[in-house]
Amino acid sequence: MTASGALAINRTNLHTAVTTRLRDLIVEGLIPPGARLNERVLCEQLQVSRTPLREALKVLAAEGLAELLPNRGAVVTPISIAEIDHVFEVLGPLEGLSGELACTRIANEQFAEIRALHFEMLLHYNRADRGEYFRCNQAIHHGINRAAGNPVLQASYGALNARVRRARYFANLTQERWDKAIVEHGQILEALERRDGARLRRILEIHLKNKRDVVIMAIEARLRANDNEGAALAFAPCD
Amino acid sequence: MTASGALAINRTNLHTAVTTRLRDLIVEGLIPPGARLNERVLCEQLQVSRTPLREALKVLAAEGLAELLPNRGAVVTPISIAEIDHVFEVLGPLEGLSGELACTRIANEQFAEIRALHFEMLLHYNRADRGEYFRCNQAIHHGINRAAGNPVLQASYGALNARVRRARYFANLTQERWDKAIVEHGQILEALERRDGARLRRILEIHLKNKRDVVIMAIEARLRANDNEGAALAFAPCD
DNA sequence: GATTTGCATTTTGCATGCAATATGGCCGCG
DNA sequence: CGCGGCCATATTGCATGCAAAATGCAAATC
Repeated sequence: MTASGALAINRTNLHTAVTTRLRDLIVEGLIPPGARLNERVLCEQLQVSRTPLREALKVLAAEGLAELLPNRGAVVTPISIAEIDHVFEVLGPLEGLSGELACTRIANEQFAEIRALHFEMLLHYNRADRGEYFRCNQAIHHGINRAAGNPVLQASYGALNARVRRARYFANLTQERWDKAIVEHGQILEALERRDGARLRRILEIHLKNKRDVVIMAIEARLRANDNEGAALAFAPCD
Repeated sequence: MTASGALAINRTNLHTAVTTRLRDLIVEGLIPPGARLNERVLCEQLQVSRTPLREALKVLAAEGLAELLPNRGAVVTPISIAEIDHVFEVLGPLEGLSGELACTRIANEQFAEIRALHFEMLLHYNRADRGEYFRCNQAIHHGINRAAGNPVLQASYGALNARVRRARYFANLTQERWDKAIVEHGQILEALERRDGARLRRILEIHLKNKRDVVIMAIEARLRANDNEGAALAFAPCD
């Protein structure tokens, strides 16, 4: 047995670290959609040489977070309504599958963790702490996904989710929508507790559909603002 | 309009070409599951330097076709029942979604293409030409997928499909299963012609489930054979 | 005899240099 | 004044060199 025990130190490769770091920067919106990814500049900022950086860029391109323009460098994939819509369309069945499988495979211990996250989320909701709310929210969905016990599903879902998470950083949740999301999350927890896979699937798909509508509307609003002010930035009007 | 018309010459990057070539070699089984991907050897065979090769390996790893062992090189992802099962589990809803969307979005012209492929496939079936049959089969599924008009779906489906296609090269289709597959394909064409999305979804999901069973059984048989002969090769018994 | 330690070889990881390509501004020309 | 070609610069694409890590083998130790 190779015993990948708890005490093993994990020195990670530089290219892996760079990929992770860049992915975070893009997903969190710190490098905005459409921004150029100049190799020299990034090398200086991340204090690495071009080789691991270039390897990271190739991976991010494969994940759909960056686009490689031959001989002209890379850019963060611009956000467009069409692209986000397409991602949500695929995300739907994956989220549904995730819920259905979780109901058949989740361990009591895992459920307890998700329940704890749920009530922590309620706390942040009552305090109107959006940042912490989002964190718990993501953690819950991630937990359900993990409980589905399918690493391929987890990876696929995670990659697609990263692509839309970028867009959420300017989707300003209305109070009305927030209230509704909380109700939906109550139903999610209830269905999961009963291990009612069919029901959890339905709720999750509706929940995602609502999230989609909010995000799409936010992007539309942003696009209109860009049009009016001419302060075009990082947004692809179509395609 | 940037007119990515038919006349544009596409000089592709070396790393892109290498990625494509290696991916094909792995998917077609010419580099078998579990095989080591030695950089120096591959460089000589493909006549490229290590830089583009390494970039390709990173991408293939992100796609799940290769595994990177830190400081110990890369191997073609071994085939295991668990992994294939997981991939099929995710592929199901994607295939279903693909059919449903295709029914709402397919153009008559695209349908005609798929119908032509269908009858060409019947021809190869009658001649018992497995190779050509598989080619048409893949082309039909790819066509439906394309007709769904969602590039994100197409990419996700394509990546997962590549992972299981490797396993099909030793799944020896029985005549019985082949006959049944042909019947199912008739139903697929019929549902698509009627633009009956719900029905096409159901048929495609059943079709995929049957395919899964064949592939899993083939892998099990292969694993048993390996166990008996001790001629262990490229297969992970579990995990 | 089994296990471990040390060394030589192989292989990966990363940095850098050079050639090829794109970009932007300038000048000449119409 | 507008337009197209040309050169300087910046940037990417690829090849290669060097250091670090892993592997295999042999010798030494218990």
